[in-house]
Amino acid sequence: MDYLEERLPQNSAPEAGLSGSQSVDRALGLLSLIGREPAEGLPLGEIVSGSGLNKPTTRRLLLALMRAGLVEQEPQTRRYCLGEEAFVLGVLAARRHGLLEIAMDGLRRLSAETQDTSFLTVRRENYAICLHREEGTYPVRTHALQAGDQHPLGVGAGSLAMLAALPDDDVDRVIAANEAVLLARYPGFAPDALRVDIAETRARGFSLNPGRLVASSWGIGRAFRYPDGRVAGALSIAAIDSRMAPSRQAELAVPLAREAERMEALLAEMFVSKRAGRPMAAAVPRSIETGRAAR
Amino acid sequence: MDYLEERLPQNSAPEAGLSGSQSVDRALGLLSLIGREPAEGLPLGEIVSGSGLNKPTTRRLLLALMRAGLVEQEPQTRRYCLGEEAFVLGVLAARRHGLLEIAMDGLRRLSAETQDTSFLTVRRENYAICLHREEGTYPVRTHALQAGDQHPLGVGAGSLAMLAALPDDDVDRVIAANEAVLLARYPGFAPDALRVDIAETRARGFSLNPGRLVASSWGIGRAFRYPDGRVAGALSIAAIDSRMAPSRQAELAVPLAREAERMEALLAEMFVSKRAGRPMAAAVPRSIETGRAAR
DNA sequence: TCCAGATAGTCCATAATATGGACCTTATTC
DNA sequence: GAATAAGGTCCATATTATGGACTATCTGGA
Repeated sequence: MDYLEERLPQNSAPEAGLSGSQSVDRALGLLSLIGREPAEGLPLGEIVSGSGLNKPTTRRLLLALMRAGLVEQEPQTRRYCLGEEAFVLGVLAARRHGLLEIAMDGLRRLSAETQDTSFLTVRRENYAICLHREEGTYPVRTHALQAGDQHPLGVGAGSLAMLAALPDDDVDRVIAANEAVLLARYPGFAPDALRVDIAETRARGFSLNPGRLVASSWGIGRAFRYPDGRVAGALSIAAIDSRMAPSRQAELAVPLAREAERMEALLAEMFVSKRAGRPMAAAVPRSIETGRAAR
Repeated sequence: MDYLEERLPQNSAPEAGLSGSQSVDRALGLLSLIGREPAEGLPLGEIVSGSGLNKPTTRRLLLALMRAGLVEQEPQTRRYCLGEEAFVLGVLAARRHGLLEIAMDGLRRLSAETQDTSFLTVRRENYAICLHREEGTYPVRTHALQAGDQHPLGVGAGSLAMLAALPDDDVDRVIAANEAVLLARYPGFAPDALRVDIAETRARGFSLNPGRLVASSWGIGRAFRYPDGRVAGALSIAAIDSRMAPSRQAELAVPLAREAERMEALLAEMFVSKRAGRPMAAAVPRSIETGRAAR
């Protein structure tokens, strides 16, 4: 199937406009595609079918990405994966987009206080990406979620918290976009089930994943927002089911809420110190088969 | 001045080969250029002159980068800076290139033991980039170096340690490439002075920056290598001059060497677990002004 | 309030670039 | 060792990216 279409769907303005940089758009699409398999990398064939491009074009663009160090090709397996330069760029970008740095203290406090593992998750289109996993001290730990892992919005505690924090029409759009993937690869997360989860999350004040992704691995999550109201990310805590009885959920929700509010305060501070207007350029929709945003 | 030429010089194989992806190469060159000003971002004009491209082309490529989220334009100042997506990509790439993650424990130990601030630095072409700064507890701290800061190889303790760890012909090449910048912007780091520093570093076993970048801010550094011998990065410790008398330098050098060796052991482990051949694709030279120059 | 200068951003005919069908090469399987 | 499959490359062609010339917007000075 067509990975990229799956996750960067929208041809909202189909022919709308030629970007004027087809090849760059395509190359960056490949980069994003490769980023989806951070651990293993992807073989050429999968990149070809995943992108919808043909082999020579794909290869040529990959060579360009490799020249820039953003992609590397594992000599043995010939798989393509993110390069060192991508990592360094990320460190540089962290100066402005240092959610992780801002969140680290909070995650440490959460894990220290609760002994369980805590997570920072952000939204990326219709998916949630785990940016950091802060280990707890309790000897039995769940390893259902690692830094770099990606799941559709709604799958997992932090991910669900973010989805529930979106306005209803966004929720509908996201679920519709993910419907195929959810049904095919996430049993237990059918669209209808997600809608129930969202309602419960909103009523309860925090999200709950009762071991639906990995049995016995439960989690609770809470989203936090930028000063302008956009969802910025989510904090979550995971533990084995025996440590997640309803009473403990309520207990854990307190420090979780505290840290989420703290994040919002820190973000507000960041922006106050900088300007008055909109905090960040709004995300521009993108697709590998570009048609620049209508308008 | 022509920034990119300064730092991505080489037309080692001048006409050698048309890349077949001029625009992608150019776009990624812009990305790298913007990465050099992680804090402020760059105005269009500087990107134009810095890249050697013309305005419409630059702008078109920037739009493509913005569509992908790798670059954002600050609405107020209209400056272009690295986008959120660059940050996220970095986190994803950290799975494979997680020098930082590997180094964190060591940095914490160093700062805890010495009470001074410690750093992880990596090489990027002819420059050194500080990836992390781990604060010490001692109340007087130097803030000469922050995560994301970049200086020519040889400028600063970690940076000098890496330069001194290179084979002589690489040293020559790097110093030649940086000569103009060094003379223009780094008084006290003239090529000849650097060569003396390198000799001393090699003799001593660790590098020393006696407050040459920022007065009273001294540092010592030590490089570490990949299993195949390539320089991977450097660890360093910085403090005010009064805490860097020769006797204390020797004292600090011990844990510094220990942690550097530990890094090499960890890197060796990473590769053993993966394959037998070359550890990573060799960096491919790149330049923004592709082929066509002549004429 | 208006103008000068500077910087940001856009248009569009043209030339150069990226495209992709066909082909070659290297591993893996039976 | 022939067959299959995947990785990789060539090159004439048409599509795409280019950049000179133009317009819009902002800044500060009188």
